[in-house]
Amino acid sequence: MSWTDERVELLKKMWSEGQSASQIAKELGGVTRNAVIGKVHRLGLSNRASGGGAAAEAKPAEAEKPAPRAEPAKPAPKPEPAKAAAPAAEPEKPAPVARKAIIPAGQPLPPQPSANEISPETLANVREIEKKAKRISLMELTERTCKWPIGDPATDDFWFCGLSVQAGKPYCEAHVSVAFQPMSSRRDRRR
DNA sequence: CCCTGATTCGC
DNA sequence: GCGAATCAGG
Repeated sequence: MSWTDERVELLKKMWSEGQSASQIAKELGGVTRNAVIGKVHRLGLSNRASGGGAAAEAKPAEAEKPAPRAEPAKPAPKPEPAKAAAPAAEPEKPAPVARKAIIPAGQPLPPQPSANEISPETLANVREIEKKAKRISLMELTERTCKWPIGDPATDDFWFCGLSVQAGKPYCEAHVSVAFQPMSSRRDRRR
């Protein structure tokens, strides 16, 4: 394959859209991401982001993503996989407003997002993910297993997600989404 | 391990 | 000009 006008144009377009070199290469076909990067440099349109390092991460826009999100009929069931048993040991909880996880003692409380400003969709999504979690133990954690804790650390009803993480993050995709909320939907704060 | 872009250098 | 190999980083 050679760099025809059309191919170069597509390259420019996708690159300016923030597509990664590998994505572009895949789209073009017949070239590797190295070829794409090489071409990008030769064309002199390298730096997509100004500021910090030149090799800075660049994930600005996810242009071509159908985003398979369409479940109108899914009010998010609550089977609650964790929490094996919490019978009559609890006095009462007359405030069903917010479901707050009460953890006995322990210092390192899990990142429990406290269902704060997480969108219902994301929350439901996490529920799904946690159903598929591998339930790995502490010892089974590796550099690329999701380290999101699930359950109560004070009981044996505790495990780690264990799904595959992505690119250096400590959690799987779903848990990253709840762990690193880009601080939004917080505008309802009229104080 | 997965991924990202950057650079080099023989072709 | 090209791009595989390599480098540097998340």
